[in-house]
Amino acid sequence: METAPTDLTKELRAKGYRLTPQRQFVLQAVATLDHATPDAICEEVRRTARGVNLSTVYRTLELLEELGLVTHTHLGHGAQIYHTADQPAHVHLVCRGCGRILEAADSAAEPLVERLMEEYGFQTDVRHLAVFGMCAECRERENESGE
Amino acid sequence: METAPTDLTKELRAKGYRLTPQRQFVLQAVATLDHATPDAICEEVRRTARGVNLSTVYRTLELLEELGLVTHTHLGHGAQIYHTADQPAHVHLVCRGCGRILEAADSAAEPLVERLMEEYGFQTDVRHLAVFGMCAECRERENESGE
DNA sequence: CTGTCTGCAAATGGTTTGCACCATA
DNA sequence: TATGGTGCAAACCATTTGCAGACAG
Repeated sequence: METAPTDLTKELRAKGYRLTPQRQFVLQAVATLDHATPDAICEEVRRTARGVNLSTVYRTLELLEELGLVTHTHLGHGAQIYHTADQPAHVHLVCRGCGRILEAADSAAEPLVERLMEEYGFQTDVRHLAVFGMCAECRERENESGE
Repeated sequence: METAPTDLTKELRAKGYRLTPQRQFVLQAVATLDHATPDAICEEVRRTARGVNLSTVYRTLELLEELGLVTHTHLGHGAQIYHTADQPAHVHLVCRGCGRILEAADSAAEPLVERLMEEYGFQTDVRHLAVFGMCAECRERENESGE
């Protein structure tokens, strides 16, 4: 609802871009899926509407990011995922055991963010933060079976 | 000096692997360069010795990581960098302005690590942590010129 | 000698680009 | 109708893999 079509239209017009069905569908797919890779977004759009090209998805995501309507995060190897910009910021936890992606409140990163700013003058982009490690379930499983 | 050849030899023998010049060179290049991509490591080895194949570098890095002699970090898009495992753990700060990689003491991440463990049971791998944002210099430059 | 490693070249997977056609404004 | 946008196919880049020959043990 925050990203109503009107929003998209306005943002686009403001910069001289055009409103196209593909752009609406991609934005909608990002919102629906959350944490989606460009590929997944492409498939989602194809289920809903009847077709978009992967390269259009890439180009559109780049555009939407420029407009500030979506953000992306890099998750190791070849995975970048997209979210709509209107959800609360959060940190991504990537489990190297099961590969799942968990979300943590961005408040967990606050002390880190502050420290980096104070000590290094570095301004952290929390939305882009991916933390690698092992989730609770996987650690449990490992303790049982393995050593 | 911590990763003396003897070390490598022992680790390898212990698991039935062989000691080859390539493996020695790659490990040495990782130590020399620090923060190096597989490609850079390959070039470094080529300067020193007279040739290794990129695929051998990849295979060797994987092996060295299995042996616990090196670790790697993913740095957005297509960049993974390697360090020797014997240096103090640190957090990588990637500046989206100048692209440089800064290092922060891993203590900066301690509160985050603790929070994630307490609240989510998630065990963080600090060595693998990359934080994206804007470094002090780039922020300054941006303030001067742009708005 | 035997089985592991390496080099090479081809395959792969994700992402980008050039170009002709299409559709929004 | 004039551009900007899209689809398609080819180009790219980093990484992986299959295979035959090379070398450590």
